[in-house]
Amino acid sequence: MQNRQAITILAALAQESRLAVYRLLIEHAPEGLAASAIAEKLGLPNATLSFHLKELSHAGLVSSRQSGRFIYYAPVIETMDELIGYLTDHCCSQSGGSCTPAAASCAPGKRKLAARRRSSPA
Amino acid sequence: MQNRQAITILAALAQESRLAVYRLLIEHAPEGLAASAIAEKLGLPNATLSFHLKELSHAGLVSSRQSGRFIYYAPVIETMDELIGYLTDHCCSQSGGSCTPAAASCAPGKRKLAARRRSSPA
DNA sequence: TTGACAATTCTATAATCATGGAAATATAGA
DNA sequence: TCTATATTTCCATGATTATAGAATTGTCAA
Repeated sequence: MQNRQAITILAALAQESRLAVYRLLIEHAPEGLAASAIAEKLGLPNATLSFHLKELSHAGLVSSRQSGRFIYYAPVIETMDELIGYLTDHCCSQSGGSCTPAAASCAPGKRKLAARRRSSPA
Repeated sequence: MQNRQAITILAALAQESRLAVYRLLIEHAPEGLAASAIAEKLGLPNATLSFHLKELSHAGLVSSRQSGRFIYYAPVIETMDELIGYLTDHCCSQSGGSCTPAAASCAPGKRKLAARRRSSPA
């Protein structure tokens, strides 16, 4: 994953309403929720929600599909997984490679390998 | 980890200069780097760097210690680890619990356990 | 068609964030 | 002390982001 993409994803999540939307969608994965249902559950005006959904879509964190008059939004797990991979690859000392015990449970070695496999070579 | 704290950390990382600072410090963990060295390596004006370092400090992503006339900044790995824990706890469907194979290498079960142990009960 | 509903886009406004020069503060050495 | 250097704070400016009402677009059912 590129730096710029990571920043886009981080920025998309770094906002109260958007994080709430994303977490709500995770609770309703994989079908997702209609925009109106999200707006009601979170008490957000339609225009405001639409703005945030666009941000999340742009970051690749959610996908949408039309069903009748409704548009369903669902989380894109792969994007979150890639973000976690990016962060994991940078959460440990590059030289020493010593992680905290908690971080160690994240299998940094395998993670790095998986991340490399996923990212296209520059 | 609380929502608000996660947002603070995500926002701290969701900025080009700050992410560059953090990644640079990770490369120089655990000793860290003096502010002047960071400024030089990244080509940032002192005032700008100071602003971003304050943001990173406030988010708990970096710590500082004085040594002579220099102030050394170092990454706080635990904070990144907690962020990854928070994200991991929300990257999988709560109901189905099915992750992508790539995410599975992140040992979600152990992660969730570790995160619960770390976070104080509401 | 028409009407009802879902969702987005338009638009203006307010709020927050980033930038960097200049001044202030802190530390160390002579 | 005085001077040089390291870093931060102050401040003004510009840029980006968030908010939400109103208008618009899109979908369906009768």
